[in-house]
Amino acid sequence: MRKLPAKLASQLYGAAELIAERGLDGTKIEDIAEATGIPKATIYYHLDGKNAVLEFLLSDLLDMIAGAVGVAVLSAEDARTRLEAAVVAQLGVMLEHPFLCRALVGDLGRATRLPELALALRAAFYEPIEQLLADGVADGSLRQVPNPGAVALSVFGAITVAGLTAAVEGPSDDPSADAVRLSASISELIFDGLATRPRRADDKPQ
Amino acid sequence: MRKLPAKLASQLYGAAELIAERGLDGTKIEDIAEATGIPKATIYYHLDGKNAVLEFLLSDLLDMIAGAVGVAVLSAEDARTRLEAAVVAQLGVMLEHPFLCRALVGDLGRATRLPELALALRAAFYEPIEQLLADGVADGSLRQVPNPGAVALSVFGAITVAGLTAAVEGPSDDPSADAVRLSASISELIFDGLATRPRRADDKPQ
DNA sequence: CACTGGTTTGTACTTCCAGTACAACATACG
DNA sequence: CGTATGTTGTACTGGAAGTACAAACCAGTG
Repeated sequence: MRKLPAKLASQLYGAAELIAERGLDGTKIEDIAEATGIPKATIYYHLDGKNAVLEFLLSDLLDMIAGAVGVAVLSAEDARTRLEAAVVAQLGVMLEHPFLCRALVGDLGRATRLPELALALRAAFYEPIEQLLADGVADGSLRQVPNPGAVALSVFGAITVAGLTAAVEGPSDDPSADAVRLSASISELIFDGLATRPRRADDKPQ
Repeated sequence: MRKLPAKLASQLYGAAELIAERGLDGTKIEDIAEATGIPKATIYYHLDGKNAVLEFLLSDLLDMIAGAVGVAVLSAEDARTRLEAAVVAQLGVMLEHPFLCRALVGDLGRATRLPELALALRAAFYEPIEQLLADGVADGSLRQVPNPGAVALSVFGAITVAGLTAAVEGPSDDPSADAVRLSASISELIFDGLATRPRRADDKPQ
């Protein structure tokens, strides 16, 4: 698959809302052509069909997330702090691109069946978390758990579902503020849990 | 939509694996007809098309989950204990029906776009958790959090993603044992969090 | 038994849409 | 200029969803 010119790429984003709204099935290639201004024949010249349109849009989203999280993870802090930063980063990107998130949720099945996307999904969402959890055990900032894989998956689920839902529900005026707010709640859950217990003074995350 | 006779219903389950494998798009009505032994004309006599097949299968799964969780939630224990029971119940049903879970994940988008299913999804997965979190604050077994909605959503995500992944990855020989194991990990995360901190003796859940 | 109303099913048909073919045109670059 | 590479309109093909319908089938019920 050729990599398509920047101009077309930017036009293609015009299809995101459409696909988010109706799903890829409910969206005719002709609709996409009309919405983006790219004629059908041109779309087919560059892309191998409908799936490729989705694949292009989503891999872009996933790259953005993987990138932002990658940066957040690089700092010299302990793993716990970096995990918090990663959560904010991930949610930030998601809330900034609600349509792409909706499209992702809506066509998750297709996405996971497109091999490249499935990998990108893992790389963007799951792997950084898994890594940070392991780092945290190593540097003492996170607790050792009996079944790290399952826990990493749950943490991944907690973050991602909250983020996707927030993105799906309503595009907001100030995505990054929302991301910070939301990630505070999630971090609190992930780090401190919900059980009632006396908390020490230095325990407070923010 | 008429409610279809028991015999046909049971035959329809023969389509679950097919749909799980290829997604609804990748499955022709004729394939479903062949796999279930129900001729196409008969399918159309009872159901309003492809979507209705998925809708039937999934609403059945969701009813099972909602039922099992509903029972778990009814006990006289405190909310925290009931939440733990609900997690086991939910995971138990999910791991017992891996094909339906795969179908659910694969066609999540379609599912959320089918109004009845979207409701059933909420009722099965999210609402019980939301309720238990509120109960827990009331009876003192769970901590009060600033943003209960977001936390409920994250908890829901943690449980559901872990469960779906486990169900999708591999049908197991002993689903209920797996469910117990998995739910122990998840409960530990949800209740105690991952932060390192000295834990008091009476803190230990099991 | 015969009549009646709902099921069941085969077959043929219509419709819609993804994807293809191709020719005409544009643009760029040597 | 000429060759290569992109752009686009138009017409076509193929496949699958869903429909139409008639023939058969199976209760019950009088």
